[in-house]
Amino acid sequence: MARLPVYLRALQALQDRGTLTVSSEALATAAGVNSAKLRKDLSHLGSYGTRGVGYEVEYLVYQISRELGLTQDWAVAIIGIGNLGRALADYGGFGTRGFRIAALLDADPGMVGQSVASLDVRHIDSLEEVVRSKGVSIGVITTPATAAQGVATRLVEAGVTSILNFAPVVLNVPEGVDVRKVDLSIELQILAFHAQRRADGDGRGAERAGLELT
Amino acid sequence: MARLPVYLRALQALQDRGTLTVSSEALATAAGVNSAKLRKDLSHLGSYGTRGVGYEVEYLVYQISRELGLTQDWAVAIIGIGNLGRALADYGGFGTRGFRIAALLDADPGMVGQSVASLDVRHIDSLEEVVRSKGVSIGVITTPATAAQGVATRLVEAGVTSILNFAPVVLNVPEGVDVRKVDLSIELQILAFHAQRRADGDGRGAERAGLELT
DNA sequence: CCCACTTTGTGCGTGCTTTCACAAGCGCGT
DNA sequence: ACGCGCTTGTGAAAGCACGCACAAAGTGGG
Repeated sequence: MARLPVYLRALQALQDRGTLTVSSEALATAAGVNSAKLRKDLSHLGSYGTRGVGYEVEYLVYQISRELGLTQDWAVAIIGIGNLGRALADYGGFGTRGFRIAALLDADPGMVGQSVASLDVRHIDSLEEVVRSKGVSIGVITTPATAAQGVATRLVEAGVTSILNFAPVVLNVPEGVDVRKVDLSIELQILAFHAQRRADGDGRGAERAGLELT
Repeated sequence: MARLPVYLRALQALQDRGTLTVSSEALATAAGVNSAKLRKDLSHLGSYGTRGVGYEVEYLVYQISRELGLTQDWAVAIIGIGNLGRALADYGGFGTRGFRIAALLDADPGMVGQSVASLDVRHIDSLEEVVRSKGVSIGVITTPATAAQGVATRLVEAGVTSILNFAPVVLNVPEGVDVRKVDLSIELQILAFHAQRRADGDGRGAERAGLELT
């Protein structure tokens, strides 16, 4: 489930605060979901709480980490060291959660050799070699839209089956390859859409429904 | 619907290529969805295509832009000018789509006054004044997790009802305020989860099911 | 004018997700 | 030992999204 990471983060926050057990109700509030849904999610992954008490925080953290595969560490390559790529490379939040930035790649020769977040930027031509030698299993694409599909294809051919795509294009990949997309302007557009709906509802609803009279 | 922006982008790509009409089948492929779903989405927003021909690209672009509220322009404030905030400020893709970065705010006095993407960074204390004077309607939070809730509350009190949150916390906001969350490590965790499931299925499935024999 | 072909719009079945509601289980105080 | 209050786990209902498949509607050629 896509909600497990959210639960995990909420649990880790509780753990930092020294909480030992938590009820589904409290955890659900912290994670922003319905408590029945949370219980079903947890029961579905086989974890057990204790009736009348709740869930043991530490045990649950371990179980979810295990289910998510965070007990192993994943080598991540970032392709496209522009502003966004650099921001991701510098972001410290990955290392603590089982992810290790293993390589930075870029097509610009002027970029190659520079050091970003204590890693040398290497040329995109060495993608296949880097993936092999560093054991990269997740590729993060932060290139311009035009380059993204080419990079994705090369990643897949090099054996990478998990891709996180920040470029604003729909990637075409063979079955069995998992692509997740993060698109900043799409998020803004969805916000604008809802904001407009709210504005329309607040007094101009008739206009949208075609019922304006005056 | 959350898919309209994807359709819009695909349509704009077609428009750039000079295409005049497009069938639901072709557009659906470009957008990576089922053609029936696309037709239902479009019919649901009232747009009309022509049977036997398809949809007129230009008309559809206009209709979707209108539905998404992109015919007006939205003033966006970015709060937290770290690596990510700077990357977003520098990213040019917003202006062309109805969004205008109107203000940059940060709590660090050393940051205030610096110029990023030809905008002066202002101190967070002037948030309320900036929101008012610039007519900010969307707030983007790229602060550390600890500061995010405080910023969100202040944004809401200043009248902002749309928030895009990059900080890894669940924001608590009053009803009527729309929060969207983008969390990079959650995306990676979901990828890792699926990657592990794939790996387990490929030959070690029995282990997970508790059926290991040897 | 008519017919064959193309493409939209949508009714309907299916399966998943969410939520309610409650029985079963656990701890604690007496 | 017993009962009361709290919390989990889950059956069942409701709601929703997806996709098939087909009728309706338009185009173009003969």
